[in-house]
Amino acid sequence: MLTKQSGMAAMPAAPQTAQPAAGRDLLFLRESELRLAQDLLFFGYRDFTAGPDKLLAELNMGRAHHRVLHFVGRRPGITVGDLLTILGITKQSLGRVLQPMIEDGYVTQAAGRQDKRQRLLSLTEKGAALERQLYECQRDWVMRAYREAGPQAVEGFRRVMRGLMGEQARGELERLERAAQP
Amino acid sequence: MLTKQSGMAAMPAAPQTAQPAAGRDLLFLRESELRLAQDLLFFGYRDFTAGPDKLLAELNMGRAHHRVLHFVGRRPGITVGDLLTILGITKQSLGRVLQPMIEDGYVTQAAGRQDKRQRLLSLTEKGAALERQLYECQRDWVMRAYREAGPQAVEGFRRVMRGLMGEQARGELERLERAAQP
DNA sequence: TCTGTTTGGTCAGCATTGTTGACGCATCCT
DNA sequence: AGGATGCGTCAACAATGCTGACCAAACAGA
Repeated sequence: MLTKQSGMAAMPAAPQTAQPAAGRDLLFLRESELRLAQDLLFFGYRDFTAGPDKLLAELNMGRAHHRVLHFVGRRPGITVGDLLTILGITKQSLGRVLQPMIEDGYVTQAAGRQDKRQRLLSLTEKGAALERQLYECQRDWVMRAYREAGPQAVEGFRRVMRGLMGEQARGELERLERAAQP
Repeated sequence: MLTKQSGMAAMPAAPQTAQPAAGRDLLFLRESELRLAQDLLFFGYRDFTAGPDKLLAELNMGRAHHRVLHFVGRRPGITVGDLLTILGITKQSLGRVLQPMIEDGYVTQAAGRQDKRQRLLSLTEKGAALERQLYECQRDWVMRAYREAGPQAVEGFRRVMRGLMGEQARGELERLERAAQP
């Protein structure tokens, strides 16, 4: 049933080996490996964010709030512009989640010292406490995966994830890591 | 700043060394490693989906449509119920993207043979062609990351991603892999 | 066969989070 | 002094989740 291979007609760059069977097997393995990557990223990312999502829902917040808490916590004193660049969203989208977080006392603003137009963002104690709670939730989840997989696998995971990032994101990540280890 | 170690109390299996400084350093590494995991997953997943998102936008479709194309392609003849379980959304949410896709000729329905209530979903040629285009986009991206990282890292990546999945998702993944290799 | 359950579709309304476009204000820089 | 920059905000819209309610067709067991 449903064995029509119509999609295969568009198969790209199939190596024209003398042994068609071997070529097909190779391609099949390749394809199934990459299909697996799609599945893993979908399920893995979904379940990675599930814990925080549940906690946040009780506070009438969403994943966007978590991202703000995370990246402001990661780079205290970050400017609004830099946060926008990291998140890759518009200032209107950010404003909608950031303003309530400031009003509710999770985030504070401070005018920049050299450039007074800038609003330097930091977490309040309340914000830091919530962020830590969310962090611990994901930490436990990731630790479980890390322990199950072993240190070598963790290193491989990091290498691949770095590769999945675009050029711009690699720059952001570098800056984050520098900021986190002063 | 933010050096309060409240969360550290719950840190699992922290080696109790006689030198607290060494312990703290170890813990600090642990935390920065896990912070890194959060960053990697955010940036990596975002950029992993960026290519398809751009293609889909031109067809007035979104990521939800891609998921349907992907999982129906992965398990041709899947029931609506099974698709709902895999996606983890409500039938109303699915219906909103699925019905237009049927009307536009990307997906076909067929009544189940044993159980005529079931609507077995498959991709049309048009749907398979689009799915393949999206697949190739992500394939190229993932291949780049895989090549840069090396085969050993890829194995580690897979192990960790599997660990990041919940029990239910692992079951779904198994079923998908079985269906893909008959 | 009658009845209750299951599978799937649909309507209505709502929340979150993203988008454009258009302004306005304070501040910086030339 | 005047243009560029950083930030905030109003309005409208789109995609994708959610709940609740209700209906029809088909199955399954008494």
